[in-house]
Amino acid sequence: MTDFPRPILTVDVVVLELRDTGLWLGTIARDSAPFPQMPALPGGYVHVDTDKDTADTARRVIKAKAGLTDIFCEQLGTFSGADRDPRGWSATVVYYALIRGARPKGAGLVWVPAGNPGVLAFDHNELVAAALDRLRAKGSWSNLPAFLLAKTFTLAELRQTYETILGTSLNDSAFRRKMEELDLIEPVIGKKSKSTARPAQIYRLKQGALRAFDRRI
Amino acid sequence: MTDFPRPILTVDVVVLELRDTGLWLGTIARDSAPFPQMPALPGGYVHVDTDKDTADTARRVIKAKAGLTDIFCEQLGTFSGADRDPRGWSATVVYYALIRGARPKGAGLVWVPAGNPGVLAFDHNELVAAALDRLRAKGSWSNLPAFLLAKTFTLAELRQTYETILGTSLNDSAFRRKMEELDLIEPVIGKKSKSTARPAQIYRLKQGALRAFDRRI
DNA sequence: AAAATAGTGTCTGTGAGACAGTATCGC
DNA sequence: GCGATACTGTCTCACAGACACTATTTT
Repeated sequence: MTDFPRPILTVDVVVLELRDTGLWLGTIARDSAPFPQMPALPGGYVHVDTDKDTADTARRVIKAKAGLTDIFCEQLGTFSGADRDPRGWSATVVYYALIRGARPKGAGLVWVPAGNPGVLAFDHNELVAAALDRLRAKGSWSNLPAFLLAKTFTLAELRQTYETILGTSLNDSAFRRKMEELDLIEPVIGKKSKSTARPAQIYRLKQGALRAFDRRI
Repeated sequence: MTDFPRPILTVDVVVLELRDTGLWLGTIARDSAPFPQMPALPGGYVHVDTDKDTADTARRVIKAKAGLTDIFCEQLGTFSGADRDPRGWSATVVYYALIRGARPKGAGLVWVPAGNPGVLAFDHNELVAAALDRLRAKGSWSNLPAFLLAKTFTLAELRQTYETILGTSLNDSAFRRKMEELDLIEPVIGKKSKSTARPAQIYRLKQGALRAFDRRI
């Protein structure tokens, strides 16, 4: 059973938040070796006595290090190898989390631009790049971008979020037609945005869960 | 560093092969506890002294248990928890592998229908279901189905493979147009299939790698 | 009224599906 | 020639992009 030395198993979380200035990444300065003082992804060891699974570990880490609960959090993949951690052969199960709306004040994270986060500890730059790739891919065939917005939003906000993630501009009327057809969102009756011009209808996701769009080859 | 007890870390591989009768799954009978004699996915512990990473572990396992090398193998995800292995809190990094063409004779795998594999050890039924989901999803926006065929194939074979994976029928002329447009395959000049009717042009993938198709929202 | 943003109507080009028609093989 | 499968041409319909137009607010 335990004939083999067990590798280190950790969980790391790529925490992403959308602002007017693009996607931002939540980092935390390491307080001990290896890579002391360097910014790193929030993460930690699995606590086998309290964590139900690695998703549970990810949620615990996000709550402990950023004070955040009830956010979108999905497994990205596992990165492993002899060299990625100087302490020895290690594997880290990576999750990515999306922050809805404004980030909480006083949270213990240092925010850096996700596309240009500077040098991070371990192989964490690679993990962030993989998370952004996943986000872009999934943005084009799911309602994932909606999880970067508050629970309610206008169609313009939703379209701008898709545009930020996909890196392209989308035709407004085609986007409205598509959203209508996909049956993903519903208007919050009577609710309108306040703005300097005509107020916009406010919408919310019909289902809280991530939903993929059908694709044909 | 090692303040926390390390969970068990294993690698399991969902080996899939396409035949006329659909997708088949390669299993292996367990020779020891837990779940002795039960069919299970080929898998094993990470060997930290020889495995470069978990993908390396997966390749080693496939070679050792099925005698197969140089096949498509991609990470599916990591499944973890206190209850999935009676020996204790464990995590398994799951890969799925696609066998090209006819399976090797004498390989040490027992083949069962992938969609109805019977009861497998551990949570392996769940892992297989997740792999089939991934296959279906990825089949609709990548050249993944081609990796279930031999290196060379006819357009009809390729279309039938897509149809098997997607569970739908595809329009023949639209499929040809699409393949032409996607620039994924190239004819092997002068090579024709032999059949009872008009021979078909033989094709191969232009690039050996998995390629995703562009998709707009 | 002007400016600004929200939302609608409609034209058009592209591409997928359908399917008839043509090509090339074995018998 | 006939049957069978491979491949091509073309019609049509659906849908995405473009964009003009209308609607509703603030100043």
